[in-house]
Amino acid sequence: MHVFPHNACLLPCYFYCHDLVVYQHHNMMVQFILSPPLKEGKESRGEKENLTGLQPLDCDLFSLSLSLSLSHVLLLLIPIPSSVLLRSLCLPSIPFCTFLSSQLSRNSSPADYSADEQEFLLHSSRVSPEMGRHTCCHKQKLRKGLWSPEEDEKLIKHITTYGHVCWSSVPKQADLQRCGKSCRLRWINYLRPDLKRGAFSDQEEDLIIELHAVLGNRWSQIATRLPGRTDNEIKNFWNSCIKKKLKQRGIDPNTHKPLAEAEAAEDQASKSSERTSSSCDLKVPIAILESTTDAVPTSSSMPMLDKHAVERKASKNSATPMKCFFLGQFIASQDVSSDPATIFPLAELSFAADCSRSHAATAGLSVCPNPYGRLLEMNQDLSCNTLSTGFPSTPTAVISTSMGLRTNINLPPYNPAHVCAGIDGIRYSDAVYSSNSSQSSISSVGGIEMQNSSPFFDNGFLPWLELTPDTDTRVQLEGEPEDLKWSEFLEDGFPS
DNA sequence: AAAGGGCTCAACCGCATAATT
DNA sequence: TAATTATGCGGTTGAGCCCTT
Repeated sequence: MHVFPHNACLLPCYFYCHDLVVYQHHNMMVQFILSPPLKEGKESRGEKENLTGLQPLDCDLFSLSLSLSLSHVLLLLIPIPSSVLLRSLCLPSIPFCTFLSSQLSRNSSPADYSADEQEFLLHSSRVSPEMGRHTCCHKQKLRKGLWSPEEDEKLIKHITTYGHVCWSSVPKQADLQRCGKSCRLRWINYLRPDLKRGAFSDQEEDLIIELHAVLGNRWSQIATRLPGRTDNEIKNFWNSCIKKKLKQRGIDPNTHKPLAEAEAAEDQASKSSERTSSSCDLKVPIAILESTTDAVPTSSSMPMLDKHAVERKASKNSATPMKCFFLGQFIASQDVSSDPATIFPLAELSFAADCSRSHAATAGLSVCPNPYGRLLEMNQDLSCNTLSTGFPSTPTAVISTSMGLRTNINLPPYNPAHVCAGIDGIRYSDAVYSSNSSQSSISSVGGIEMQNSSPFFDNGFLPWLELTPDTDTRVQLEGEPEDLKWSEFLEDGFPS
């Protein structure tokens, strides 16, 4: 095992970065965590001078050992295989990344370091005099436009070697005349190794349409459900292809309603806004507006319209589909007599869980009328392997068992407030209920597929799944949804 | 073959939000 | 608490390609 140079020491280093220093040396990642921040001064400098002769402990792969616990400095040594890079270790956002290059060069032979490492150390050690301030985004003569193969190569080499702890420092370290933002974009949209190349499949297309109906133009959210695809790619695909196709099918791509109805609704909206603006002193009673919007005919053949009817009821000026959706959900939750499954074509969301578990296998699937019917078949075609990687934005553990169960578990576990709340919560909870089907079936919910051929869930492995979501939802929804940020809905669901 | 228009897609821009001081 | 900076996201742009005339 390669170890950190034995005689490396920490003095006399000036830690402009107050809390964390990271360095990767061959197969060793070393974190220096300063706690509390060292302050410059005679005393602290003197203390630092005592921090010599640090030596790494031998420890197992991925185990994390505390080799020293001095008054101010903790040294963590994490041996990692050479193939594992910093970026793979899910490091938290680090405000600053540097290492004690001067000390390394003083205490170990420069020959110990490759040219790349020396370069990295050189750049890393250039500490801005302002704490935590980065200089890379200052207006410089930065290149714009298409990336050259040389630039790509530099960026790939840098990222695969050192990871991207801080994008703003990447250009400098990689010797690129680009801003960090540009580097990030280039990596995410083009250079990332896990990107899927080539045309979108029909399945992907349908999934995008379905997700767009729920999420609207939240491309990054949609992209998380399509492994290997970027938000930019999906956005371009939507604007260039799908929009056109939907229009050809007579569906308004913005509202996902039939074009005729979308136009009618638009006319109605413009008329009512005219009325409102022309008589701004006259406050139109909400009830009247509601009855007006409710008068718009809905089609039983297009249950999506029912959803929008609810949306209109909830919000006359629907800002976003997502907002409408939740408001609609809120309204529906207040009305115990309504059957939510008939309100939302995406019945799999939340209220499918309201169905008895004996029906859960079909709730959200065959029971759910879907204007994009092909999706149902599609979901059955998608592999679990693919989907299990589709939620990088949330802490997700993938459990794979020999029993054929493979599912996503949203972490942290058991928070009743998260059940049936927000898109993710809804999806997961429903997926689970579907999985409780008495049949050994494939359930597909909002792009999630679970192959359940085991009694895994029945054994209480995921206890939070036993909640009765309809009740919980109702309780939680009695708050003020409008006071919440929609991103919070998406991420955390309804607060308790 | 050349011109023009449409399409695709990589990249940029501006804004919102989070993090930090 | 305000100011500053980084990051992420969605809208937009524009270069290059392709197809049609």
